[in-house]
Amino acid sequence: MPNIKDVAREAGVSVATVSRVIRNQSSVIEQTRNKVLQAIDILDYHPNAFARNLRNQKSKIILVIVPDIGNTFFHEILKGIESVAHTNGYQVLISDMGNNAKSEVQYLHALSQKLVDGVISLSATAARSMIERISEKFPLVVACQYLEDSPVPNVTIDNIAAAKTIVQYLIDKGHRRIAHLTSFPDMLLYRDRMNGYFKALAENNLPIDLELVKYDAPSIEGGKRQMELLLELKKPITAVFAAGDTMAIGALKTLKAAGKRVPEDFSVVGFDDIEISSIFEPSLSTINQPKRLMGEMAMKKLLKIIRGEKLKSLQDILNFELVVRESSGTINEVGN
Amino acid sequence: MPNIKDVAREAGVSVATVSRVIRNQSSVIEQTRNKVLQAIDILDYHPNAFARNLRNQKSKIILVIVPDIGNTFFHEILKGIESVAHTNGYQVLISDMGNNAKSEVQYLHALSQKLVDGVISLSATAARSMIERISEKFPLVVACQYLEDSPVPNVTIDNIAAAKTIVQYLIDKGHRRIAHLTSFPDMLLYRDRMNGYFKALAENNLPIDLELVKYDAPSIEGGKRQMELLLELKKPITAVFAAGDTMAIGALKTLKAAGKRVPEDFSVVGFDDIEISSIFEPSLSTINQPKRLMGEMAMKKLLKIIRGEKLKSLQDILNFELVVRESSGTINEVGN
DNA sequence: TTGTATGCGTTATCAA
DNA sequence: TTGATAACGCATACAA
Repeated sequence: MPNIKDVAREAGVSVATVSRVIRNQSSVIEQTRNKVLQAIDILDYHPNAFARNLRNQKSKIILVIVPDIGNTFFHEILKGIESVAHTNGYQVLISDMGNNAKSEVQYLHALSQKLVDGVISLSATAARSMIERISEKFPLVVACQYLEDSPVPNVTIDNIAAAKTIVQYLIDKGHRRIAHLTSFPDMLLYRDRMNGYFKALAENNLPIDLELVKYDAPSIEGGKRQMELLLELKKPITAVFAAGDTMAIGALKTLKAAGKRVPEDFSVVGFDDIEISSIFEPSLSTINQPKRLMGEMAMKKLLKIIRGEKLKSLQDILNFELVVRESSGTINEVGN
Repeated sequence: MPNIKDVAREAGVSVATVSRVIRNQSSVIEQTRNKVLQAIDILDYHPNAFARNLRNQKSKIILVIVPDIGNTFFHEILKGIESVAHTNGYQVLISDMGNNAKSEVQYLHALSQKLVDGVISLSATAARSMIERISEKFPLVVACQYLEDSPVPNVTIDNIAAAKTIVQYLIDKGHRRIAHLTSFPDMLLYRDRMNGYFKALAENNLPIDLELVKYDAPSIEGGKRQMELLLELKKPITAVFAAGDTMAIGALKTLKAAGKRVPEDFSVVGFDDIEISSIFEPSLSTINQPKRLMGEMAMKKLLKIIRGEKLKSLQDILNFELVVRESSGTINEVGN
């Protein structure tokens, strides 16, 4: 590979001049510039990014850590991040941790090794102390995952309020026995959503029945399995609030297979509004997170940190939206 | 940020020794090593990756260019790539070109700038000449996209044979008027699948009717739209072969909305076997591409190139599989 | 407007 | 087993 020296020799100028031409600085006379350009062309020269970054101490690359690239929930967020990044001259690289906490730590290290200028983590499963320690020294933003009393900049929605909203909606539709499908209790996100569920029940003087709360993997299979159990309850339920759309779809599948009519006999609502929720039939009522905006906000926050600007707020709480589709409705007295 | 010099000073040794400890080379006596380790700990030192890469002229990072990260088709492929990469000490970074050819070129440049040790492109929309030129000098593998008579290493399936297989399956089920939903005719992939469709018809002495071939965006909406048109045909059809699963799902949606029974009145088959195809109801019959294997093979090929080993073959053609689900079946004489 | 010389942080070669 | 020092390729302060 030719380097800047080779080009300088070929063009009969100094390396400094070549460098100026590469970064098209103005202080090079047309004629000299052409000579250099020609030499670059002849040698098929490409600046070495490593050397450049070493010199500049920055890469203009930001890294996004995604818990699982197979989860469509993250796609829109990525689009938001990419759009802001690109208009600001940054490249976005994505790393898939495959739901493996160890690899998050590894990638976080890329930051401290200065391979990238900043990181947006769509996860927060690494040890909290580590995240906070890294955040002290390097540009890091956490999105989607709310962090309690943490000094790490993050952008999220209010999961408690959102869950409360959608459960209240079910209650307004006449449902009284509402089950809750949830997942990993060690993730704050699920605890928050469950809290919202409890709050809505409490505010309407409905009993909290822990038999109606089911835990499983946040997948279609998990939703299917738990819905099957719920159907066996002696005292039947009329609605299910799943803490994630995939679980909700699983529940719908079980109901369809069992011959239940949705929403006439049964209402199902989810959370996140991922792509499949509007495609599946019946389409799913759910809470829409402003995914694209979330990505944009996170990237903007990161840019500010990189540039050393002062953050107005450490934490941005965005608005969610209740999306009513086909999978939920007024309870059918006859059907029960 | 502390550097290796600071550590050396703190530990009272030379930078060379520190470097040896970092890379845990054996030729450092226990006692010295401990001193260094302690210094590293005290200063919270992290080696600078830029400098390291500059020195080594390699990053142990490979880049995967994905046409659209929102397309679930690519997820399994990514998993395959990641698994092989990780077991060989490589990190995988993903870049989303958002179906934008220009950005592919940009990312390809990351290669020639030596930011990464190799690239796997799941696309091939950049100018062919450029891809071939880069491939001459840098480790590059193209997957999913078959390249005709090209010297660029790639791994793919035989799209013509696969399309022929699934259309033959429809014919075997009694279908005679089979429509074809396809997309961008400038993409070889779609041309190949259409060729397979034509071949199957020809081999069974069925007429080729270009009125039955519809072009649209490779999306659910595109499939919906064209299916609506197909339903208006004077001489009705009984089956549709879509060149992609998303279009097939769109077709299914239109049919359901129109009150057609699938598969009693109508058969729909797709191509790719993406995640939603088995989730949607009715589940979709389709051609399964060995996505994970494809990713693994591509990464293995890339590794060989990086290591300067000789490739046994430039092109790997993998086996596809016909997956029969609920959306297709024997033609119902009564229904028509 | 151009050139010279130094440093970015690391690794590798050679000598001690 | 350890240390001194020369690269790696580029950008920039300073001089011309």
